[in-house]
Amino acid sequence: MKDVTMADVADRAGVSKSTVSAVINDKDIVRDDTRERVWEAINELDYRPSGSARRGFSASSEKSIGFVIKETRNPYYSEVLTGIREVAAANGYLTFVCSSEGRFEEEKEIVKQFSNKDLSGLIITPILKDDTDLSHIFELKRKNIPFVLLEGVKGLRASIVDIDNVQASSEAAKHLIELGHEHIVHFAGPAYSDHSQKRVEGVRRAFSESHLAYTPDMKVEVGDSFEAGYERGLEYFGSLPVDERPTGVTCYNDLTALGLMKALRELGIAVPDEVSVVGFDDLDILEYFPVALTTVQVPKYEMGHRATEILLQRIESGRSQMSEQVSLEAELVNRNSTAPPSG
Amino acid sequence: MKDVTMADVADRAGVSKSTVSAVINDKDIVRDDTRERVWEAINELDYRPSGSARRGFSASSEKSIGFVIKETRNPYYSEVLTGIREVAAANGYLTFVCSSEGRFEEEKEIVKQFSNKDLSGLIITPILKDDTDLSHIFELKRKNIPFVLLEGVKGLRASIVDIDNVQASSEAAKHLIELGHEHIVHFAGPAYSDHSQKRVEGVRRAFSESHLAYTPDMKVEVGDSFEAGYERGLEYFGSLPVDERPTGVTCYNDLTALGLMKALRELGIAVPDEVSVVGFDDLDILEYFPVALTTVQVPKYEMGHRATEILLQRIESGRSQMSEQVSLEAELVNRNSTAPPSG
DNA sequence: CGAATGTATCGAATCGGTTCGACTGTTTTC
DNA sequence: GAAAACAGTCGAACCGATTCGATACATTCG
Repeated sequence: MKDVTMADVADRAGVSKSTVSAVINDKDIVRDDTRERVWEAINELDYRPSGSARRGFSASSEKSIGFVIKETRNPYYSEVLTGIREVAAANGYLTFVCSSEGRFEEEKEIVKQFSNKDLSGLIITPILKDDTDLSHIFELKRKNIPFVLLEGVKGLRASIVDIDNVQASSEAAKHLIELGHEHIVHFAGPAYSDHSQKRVEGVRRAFSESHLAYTPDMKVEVGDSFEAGYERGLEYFGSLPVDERPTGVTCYNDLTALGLMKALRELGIAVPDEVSVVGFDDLDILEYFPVALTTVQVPKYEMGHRATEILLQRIESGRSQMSEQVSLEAELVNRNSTAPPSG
Repeated sequence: MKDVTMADVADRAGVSKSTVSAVINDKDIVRDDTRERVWEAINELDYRPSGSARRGFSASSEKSIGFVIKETRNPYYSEVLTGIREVAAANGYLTFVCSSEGRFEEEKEIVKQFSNKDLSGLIITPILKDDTDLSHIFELKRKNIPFVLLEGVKGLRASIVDIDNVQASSEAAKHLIELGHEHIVHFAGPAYSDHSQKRVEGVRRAFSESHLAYTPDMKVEVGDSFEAGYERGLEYFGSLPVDERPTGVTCYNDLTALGLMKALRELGIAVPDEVSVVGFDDLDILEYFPVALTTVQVPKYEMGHRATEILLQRIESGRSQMSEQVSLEAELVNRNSTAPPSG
């Protein structure tokens, strides 16, 4: 691409840049035949106005924020996004979304492009590995671009809106314990994820607080998708003698819980009669299902609201470096995928 | 916001713009104490580099496309998006998404902002009313910004990737007719939507080709959401004597079909024994459900692929004004929400 | 017919950064 | 101890558009 500029068009049409500019912006001060000539030149050269070179103007006056997510297919993000949009739109901001699909390099690239595109601020669901390189986040700090995270990052002072995952997950496990379950496992999320680690920790805490033994095989590595829940579910419950089966499972999230329930259905294991299942997130789509999933209700809309409020305040006050941590309440909703163990 | 500029920072720190620039871009040619001073000035003034003023550089070399959707919450878009992403990412492009939530004014604003942010091209699911003002689309043409539509627009020559909605919807209705159903209704989508109109037309065509009478009350105005399907379903089937109930329903999309199925469940009407239900889209989430929905399988990934291929070709060839219409195959998948009428 | 008015176009300044050659000191080298 | 190398900083040009006062020519009016 040779990057055609306005001057090239002007040359070609035998006019000045100002005239070309007038034509493109549809001002009615150009003579018809001149306009024609300019259009021809534009089309022949396939000229595209640079957009970012339009200074004093659009760039700074256009209000927009970016939302970086980890996965396109998980409705969780759509729901948080809905909350974000509500506040953003009410304040005249547009919300642009981009997903890293779990790839860290992509997250970096996204943040970089967002910050070059003159967005007013960013809300990020960060990918975290143990050795995470935070250069792109520091770049935001350097450029004073306000941002809010939806998951904590070790060693980074920043604004964070999240729930208390340990506490919430522990409640989920306690629910099963209180129902009388004695053999419980946890279908855990991706090992590197902060949320997943905390939810595992929550289960462990529930056990210890209830004076039950927690053994490593109570944690089953699964993942965060429906497919993962389904496949691991089939594998796990398919290979276990009936009397060794757990009677209760807490899952990393609703998607894995739904996958597990499908597996159980196919294996002819009844929920909740033979196995109780607890999810996490309380996705809106749960409402679509015949069997109502007991789950942890994460205040997704509210997370979106709060994150956006903080972000906008940061943007509009010009105090982009403040940092504020918000921890929202997540509580268990008891529906009918859980019951006391049979027999 | 007073819009602090680099010159302000330079002044405040008692250095030149070039030095400030060097500091911000982390060049290691600046003396430590100078760097300090500049940082102080930056923070005190809450200076944010303009981003769009960074010419020759980022703007033109960053590869990115935009995707404008109508609704955040419909998984349909996530699936098309997945297709788009696959092709885009393979070619080094990032995909930014923004939803108009069905509001036309917002669609215009989105397109405008996208075109000011120097994206290489756009894929748009346009909102269409009868009197639609296409000025934002023409603006794209004027600026030679390549775009592809995922729904036809009357009176606009442009690249379009879509399925044959009339044909596909007619197949859905014929499926019920062939099973022997004689009393069929169509749960229709939003009246102004092009897709909805075509799907109604498809049902009408199926009837006439099967020599059945089509009467206006076979079309029930419903909408495009799960909630709409649920509420209208409750209302419609709740108020009808058993012998006047239709035995088959084709729905505008899967979401309304799922809503309807929930309503039927609550009314104690069995699917497919008492009522057959056909959806449209074949969302991936259908797989999560115990009852497999018979539906029209829209090649969502492929639509994303094709649209993106066309877009990228347009972008990279510099022939931004070509137009190409692609109509993909959508076929019925027969699962178990449909059966011959009982009795 | 000369002055006033109007129309179409141009040229130059501008926007907020980046880049790069030039200009000081300071340190190294022989 | 003078020449060469090196650091650190500056100033000016530049990127690709927009804006606006200046200009040139045509038309209208008194």
